[in-house]
Amino acid sequence: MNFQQLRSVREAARRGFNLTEVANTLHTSQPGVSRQIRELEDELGIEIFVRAGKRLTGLTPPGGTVLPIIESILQGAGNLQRAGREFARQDTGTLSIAATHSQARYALPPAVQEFRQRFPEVQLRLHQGSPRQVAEMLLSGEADIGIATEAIEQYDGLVALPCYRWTHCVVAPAGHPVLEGPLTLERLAREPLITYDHGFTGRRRIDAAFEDAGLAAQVVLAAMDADVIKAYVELGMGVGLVASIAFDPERDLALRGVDAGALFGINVTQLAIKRGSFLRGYTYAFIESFAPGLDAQAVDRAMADA
Amino acid sequence: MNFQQLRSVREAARRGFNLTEVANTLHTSQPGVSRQIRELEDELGIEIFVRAGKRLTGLTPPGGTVLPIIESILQGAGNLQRAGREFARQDTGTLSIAATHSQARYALPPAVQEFRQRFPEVQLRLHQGSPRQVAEMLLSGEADIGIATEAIEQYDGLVALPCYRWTHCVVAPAGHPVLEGPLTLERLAREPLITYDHGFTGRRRIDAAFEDAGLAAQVVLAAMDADVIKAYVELGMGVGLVASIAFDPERDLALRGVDAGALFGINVTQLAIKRGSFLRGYTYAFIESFAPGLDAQAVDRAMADA
DNA sequence: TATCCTTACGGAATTCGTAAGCATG
DNA sequence: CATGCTTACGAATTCCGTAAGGATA
Repeated sequence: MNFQQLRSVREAARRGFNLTEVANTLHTSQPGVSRQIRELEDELGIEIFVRAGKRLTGLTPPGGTVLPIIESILQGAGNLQRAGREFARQDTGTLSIAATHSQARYALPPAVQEFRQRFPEVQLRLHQGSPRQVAEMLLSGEADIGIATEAIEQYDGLVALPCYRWTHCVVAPAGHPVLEGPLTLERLAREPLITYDHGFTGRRRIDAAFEDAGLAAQVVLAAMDADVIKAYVELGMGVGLVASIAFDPERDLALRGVDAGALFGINVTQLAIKRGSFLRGYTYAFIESFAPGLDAQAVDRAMADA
Repeated sequence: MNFQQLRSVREAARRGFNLTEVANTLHTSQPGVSRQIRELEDELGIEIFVRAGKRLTGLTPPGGTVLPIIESILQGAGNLQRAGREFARQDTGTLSIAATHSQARYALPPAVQEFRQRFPEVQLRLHQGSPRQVAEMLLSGEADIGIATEAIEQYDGLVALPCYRWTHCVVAPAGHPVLEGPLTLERLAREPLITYDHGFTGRRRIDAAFEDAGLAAQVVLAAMDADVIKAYVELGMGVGLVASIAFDPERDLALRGVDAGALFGINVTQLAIKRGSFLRGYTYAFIESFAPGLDAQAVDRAMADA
């Protein structure tokens, strides 16, 4: 048993059982991969993959139980190397953050700036994606830290840490009638609305609020980020619902915003890491800077109790 | 990075940093081990071991953080092979049980007998030891299942499952005065007592009971197992306190027993496994047979929530 | 027929054990 | 001076990539 065999199996499962592709990602030859997998299967005495003729098409039942074990071993190997680097070169390395648009655009910049100043030798990578993509990037090891409001708590393999609370706000062009008089769900239901897509930035809460009130909101445009929403609100297409952090009176001069926390409730942005990861010292530092309530100890504790 | 390197490091830490000894247990040459360790240290860029001149004497701080990671990787490797065997040859393999004397002698026999009948192809190994030794054998992977009443819940790396409850009983030669009249702590404190050693079979509860009552018991002989205790009780050295399961009226003809659960409380025998172990099908079967209240699902659940 | 996996083969790199060297208690 | 780790070296093994073969959509 060796690590190359395990990597081959894991990558084969990830890349849809295409060994040619696996060979490319592992920077080796395709027959090599084929052999690695066969050798491991021989040693374990089981077939991991279903073969239709000469093609791999899926996991066998033994393969299904064995694959998570393989992934945990390889996670350990990754942890080992990270731990090595931690001691060898304290303040150099890479920090890979996956975040949704809202977070990347509005919440992260201060923490990122502070981090770059404090750890100039650490290469910072920021990946943007949907909440699900953020979660997948964590699980695959592509990202060290994930930040999102949605979806992230549902993954067993991740540890979610609450960072900060935020509310939505209603934005409309200056002088728009919705800005006058009390803000209610009934009032909003009469306007064409522009807000986030399903699965993004608290859209769930917005839908739930209208549904609970027995109202049908008319969402005329669903976008993945606040900048798009604000642009169409400026064009007069409707009233916008965005995260409060995304509205800046000094920048969005043509718009006016009204907090709508009372209508749509409070959202909690989560910072997530993969369970069982070894975290670099600077990773803890970033977490502390982004979510001042969290410290290394709190992170470790959250990771410890599954 | 390869498994032989990791094994060398783990074994070096276990065997008191004596590489010659490590080489023997790993069935390889001593220079080989030396090289494996150096190579891993080079690759990780850290020193794992403290070297006094040419001798290894301890773990460095990096070594301290790296060693648990290495152990988790190797546990994964063990799980992988066990999973392989599980599918390759369903009902063959080895089941290694570590138990204290009380358990091995009085509680295990029926389950062992049933197991041997049902899985004749599985080689059963029974190791006897103190509760701490039982725990250590589980942690080191020498044993798959551990059974004891004491100590086992205190290990973080183990999952303890309550199996059954039992009480102590007082044993004395037939006709002994302690057998007449009500049984109280005061009465017992007036007798020379023979019972278990510290750390064995509920001795803690016995001490606690006397202490809570403000009494000083005279333990004239502390043994590690009930057979020794009973032998000296038969010789008239004193009154015995043993686990009820260890007293059999049909076999111990010269003795009489009186339950003392009211005096010393109820003990719970724990079955323990190492956290994160892959368990063979027959291992689950043994657990179910030994503790009919437990099934595979219950075991998995207990292991899942840390 | 194009894609994709397996088998075959030969050169290169790695691995490992023996023997010798050296430091320490 | 006995124990224990390191270095040196050569043989054996293993590893891996190229090239050819065969099966499937």
